[in-house]
Amino acid sequence: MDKSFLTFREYLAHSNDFSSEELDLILSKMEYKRVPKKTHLLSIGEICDFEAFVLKGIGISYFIHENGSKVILSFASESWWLSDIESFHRHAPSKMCIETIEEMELLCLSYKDKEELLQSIPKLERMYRLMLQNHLVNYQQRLLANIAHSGKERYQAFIEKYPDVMQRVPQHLIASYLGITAEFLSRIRADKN
Amino acid sequence: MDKSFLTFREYLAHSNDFSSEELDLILSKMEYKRVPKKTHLLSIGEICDFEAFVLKGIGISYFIHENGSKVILSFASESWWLSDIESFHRHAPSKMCIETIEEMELLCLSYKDKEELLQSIPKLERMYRLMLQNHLVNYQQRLLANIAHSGKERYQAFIEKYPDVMQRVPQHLIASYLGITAEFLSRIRADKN
DNA sequence: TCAATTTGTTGACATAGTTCAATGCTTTTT
DNA sequence: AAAAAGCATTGAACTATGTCAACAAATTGA
Repeated sequence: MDKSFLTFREYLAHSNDFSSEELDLILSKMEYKRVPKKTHLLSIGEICDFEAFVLKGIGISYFIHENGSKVILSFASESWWLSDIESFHRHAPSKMCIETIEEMELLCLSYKDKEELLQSIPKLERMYRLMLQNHLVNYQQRLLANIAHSGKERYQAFIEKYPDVMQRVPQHLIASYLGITAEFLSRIRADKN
Repeated sequence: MDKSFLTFREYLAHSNDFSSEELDLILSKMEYKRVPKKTHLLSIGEICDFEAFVLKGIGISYFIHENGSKVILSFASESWWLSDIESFHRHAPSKMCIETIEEMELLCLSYKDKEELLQSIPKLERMYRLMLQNHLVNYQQRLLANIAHSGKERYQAFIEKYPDVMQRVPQHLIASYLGITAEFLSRIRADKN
């Protein structure tokens, strides 16, 4: 657990210059949680009151399609964040679900604590802004790929970019993330070359 | 032009509580520009040095597909922002193009001026963070729609959400934004019900 | 350890959306 | 006012991807 916290310290230190006291303050607000696999962290209609930094394990956020199938919005493994940004910030009922795939270890920040942190460490606001920017660029690129590239191309790019995720989650969830059916992904993989 | 600046003041005042002096300072850094229609504001490979608030007119940002066609990333009309976030913030060569469709009036902020503003008005950092959050949620929803809804459904949602854009830009650009071909959009529209 | 559930594969067929080419209609340019 | 350029529509053939159903393999759980 000490080692895990270190991970998060490194993450914070990476592109920011927080003082040692600031880092302590931030860490003091993050609640450590161990969650078994296949556990719902957020259901549709609930208000999301956490931004969770992933120390260990892997989880997903997804929407439910009219026909009942899942549409994966994102995977989150080590050093990623897991939350419903919309619900968290607007205190609005969530339109998505979040659940664990493997057992996870998380550092969770509540809305109230986050606001307090932002008050006391203005620099943190900047860090979040930069984080959001990167996040946004990712969505732009993913949208672009969905419009301009074939299922096969998206799949190939995915295994390039997230080889570990590929190993750790069932294929049909990856198909959903890519915007294709599980059957079609299976055929893509069966394809020679 | 006075009236236009008023628009931007209202925009800033809308969800933030800047003092009159702060508003003046912000406005003093925004450079007013009038740009004719069909003008390139940013080409691939250039570094984007503006975040432009749209006072008047409409513009687009787009990628060029391998096959040479445009893939529209976004439309920006009155009260929207026009920029390449990635290039602007990372000082990296842009992968997209930005151009005007109608004549536009813009308030442009350079990277240097933006940084200075953020230094002197820390509250502004928060405003940008909130803006990015909304922006991000939009991309999430658009991605979701592209994965889970048909071309026809996406088109119908589009005219609901942006009726004015529909009037002001050529159909084939809207098709591109929606991720379908111009021909197919034409057929969707021809379809009774 | 056996049954139950979840996951992945494959076949046959269906369809949403694309491509290409032709045509007429606007808008812009000269 | 004519010519040129850009835009929208339509038909016919084509293709990437989806659907449904059956089955096999792997994982989980009691």
